[in-house]
Amino acid sequence: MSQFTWKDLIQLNSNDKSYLSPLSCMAHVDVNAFFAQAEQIRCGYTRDDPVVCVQWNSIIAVSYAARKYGISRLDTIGSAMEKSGNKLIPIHTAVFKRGEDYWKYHDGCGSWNKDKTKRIPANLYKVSLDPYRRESRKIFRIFRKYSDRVEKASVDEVFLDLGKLCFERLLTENILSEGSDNFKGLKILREVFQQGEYNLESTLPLVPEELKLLNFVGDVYNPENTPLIEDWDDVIFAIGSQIIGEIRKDIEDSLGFTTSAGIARTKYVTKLGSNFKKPDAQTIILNKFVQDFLDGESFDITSFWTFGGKIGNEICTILKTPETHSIKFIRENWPDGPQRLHNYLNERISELSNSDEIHTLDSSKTEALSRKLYDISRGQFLLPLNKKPIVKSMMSNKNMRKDSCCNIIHAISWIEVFSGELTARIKELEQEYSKLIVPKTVVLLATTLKKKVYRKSGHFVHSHNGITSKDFIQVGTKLMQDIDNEYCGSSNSSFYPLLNLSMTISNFEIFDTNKTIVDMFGNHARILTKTNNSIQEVNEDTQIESNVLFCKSCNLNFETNKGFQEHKDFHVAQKLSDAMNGISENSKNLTVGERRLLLNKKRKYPDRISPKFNKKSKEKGGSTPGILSFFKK
DNA sequence: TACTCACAG
DNA sequence: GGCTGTGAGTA
Repeated sequence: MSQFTWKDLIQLNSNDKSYLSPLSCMAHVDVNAFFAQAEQIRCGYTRDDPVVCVQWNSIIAVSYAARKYGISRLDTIGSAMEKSGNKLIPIHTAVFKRGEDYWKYHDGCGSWNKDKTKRIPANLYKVSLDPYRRESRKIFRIFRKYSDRVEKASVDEVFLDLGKLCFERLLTENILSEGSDNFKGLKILREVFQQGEYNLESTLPLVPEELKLLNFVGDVYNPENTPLIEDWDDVIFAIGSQIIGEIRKDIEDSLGFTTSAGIARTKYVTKLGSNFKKPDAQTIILNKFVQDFLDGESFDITSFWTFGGKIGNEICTILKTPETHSIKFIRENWPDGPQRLHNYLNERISELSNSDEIHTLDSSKTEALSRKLYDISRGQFLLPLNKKPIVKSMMSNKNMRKDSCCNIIHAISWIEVFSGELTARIKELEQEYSKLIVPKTVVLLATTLKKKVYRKSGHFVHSHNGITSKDFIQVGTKLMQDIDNEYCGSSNSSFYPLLNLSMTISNFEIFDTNKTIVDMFGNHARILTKTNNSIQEVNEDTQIESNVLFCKSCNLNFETNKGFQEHKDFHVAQKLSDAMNGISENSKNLTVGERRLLLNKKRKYPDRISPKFNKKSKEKGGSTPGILSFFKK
């Protein structure tokens, strides 16, 4: 007798319930040393070349060829070069230059180079991960060719729910050579299914002999050498392993990446499986061997997803797990359901409540936690694929070296970089999904030694072609000016240098580009003006413009918005000018982009040139004549 | 909503 | 360890 019913089998075909079936089959696929492989492929090296991916002085990904020298991600590039006898091939990530809105590779340059002229200085550049996101999308598209039951778990990992695919293959496709006499058994199963002559609650027939000869692709975890295929779950897993084998081969043939995969009933176990043998391998963990796998390999509690940090450590403290902290301990000590475990967790937490050992766990979390631990230790914690929205937020961020951002010009130059990066990323997503993607909010966060300052924009105004880099620069600059005004205002306090500057966009509105976009926005605009929310937004915006037509530092009132705006521009120009003078002593601090930025400022206001004012500012002497002259006080 | 913490890769 | 991203929790 099979242990499975028709219902179990048919549930595999359901999009949202398949993961609950005892026959369910999931997979996790991980690209090996992703960034390093991406660089190896881009630069035309082979898998045997010891490529590492570098960011400033650190290694952020080590190819398997380079691991043979004992190099790990924690090595600095210098020590790694030594370990490898200079055989290492370090490739730096692409970078943006301050003041430029596009990234570039500077192959042949890198921090490992003793010759300083060939360095990529971290104070003037920002790492771009865009190339990896691109490759990631190419890889993801291949998965999608096979199935829409794919979850992108990170830039280099996916989960697949293979239920539907396995179901289809088992019941309709050629998984065996038709010639064989024994094909009969499978045929009967298919006929019964097609005629609907089954009872959902009744058990499936025994697995026909010929199906037991199905090949697994990859390594089946099987320490005791038991027969592999006995019941239908084994058959499903064999088919699943074939599918994953095909997809991985496709990825390798068309893009050149090697991957590792795990195939099992639950997401948690697939993740352990893909990590089990690397690189370029796949491991199948059959249901009947799950316990052997978890126990025999004595997985640490902290090696399970979400338990990798403080929570995992606190669990170990609370449960007083022995040395190895193996998950087996939980299964053996709480054999009869999560209730006792729940009680014990609560007892121990109150015992330890006054100690300094527990910070993140408390009794509000123990019920869910006990169930999770109980199930995880048995390899039966079921999780569905996680449907992720296209985007939630996007951040462009730069940690500053001491001289990376010491005035508003620098800040705006970084905002140019951020704007370019964010725009490019949005455009790629738009192309991929054939949508128009528009963020509603922009947040600028500046961090100094003493404080963190946020500024958030109101609603975005955008053309029907979507967002442009200029839009972000405009908003970002405005927010930055605002920050600068408040913290660096009239008194020249020591707000700069910034330790960090970041721009985050969020609150996306996503429009279908199938419909005529103009119509969409026509409607949208009307809706916006009607709702309460948007009226507030509009007011908020106009308040920024018109509420206070008064300049505190000059003690001047303005009658028109326009006039006030121009006056504010004057103050910014003053800042820019001052900043430039500060820099001019050491003019190499200014990048080409920054000079261009200043020139652009000029071009933007050609109608404001006032010879009189120009002269005056020159007379004041010292300061750069250019900028100030284009603004009215 | 603003902000912090925790976690992951 | 540097860089992105998400989700939970807090006030």
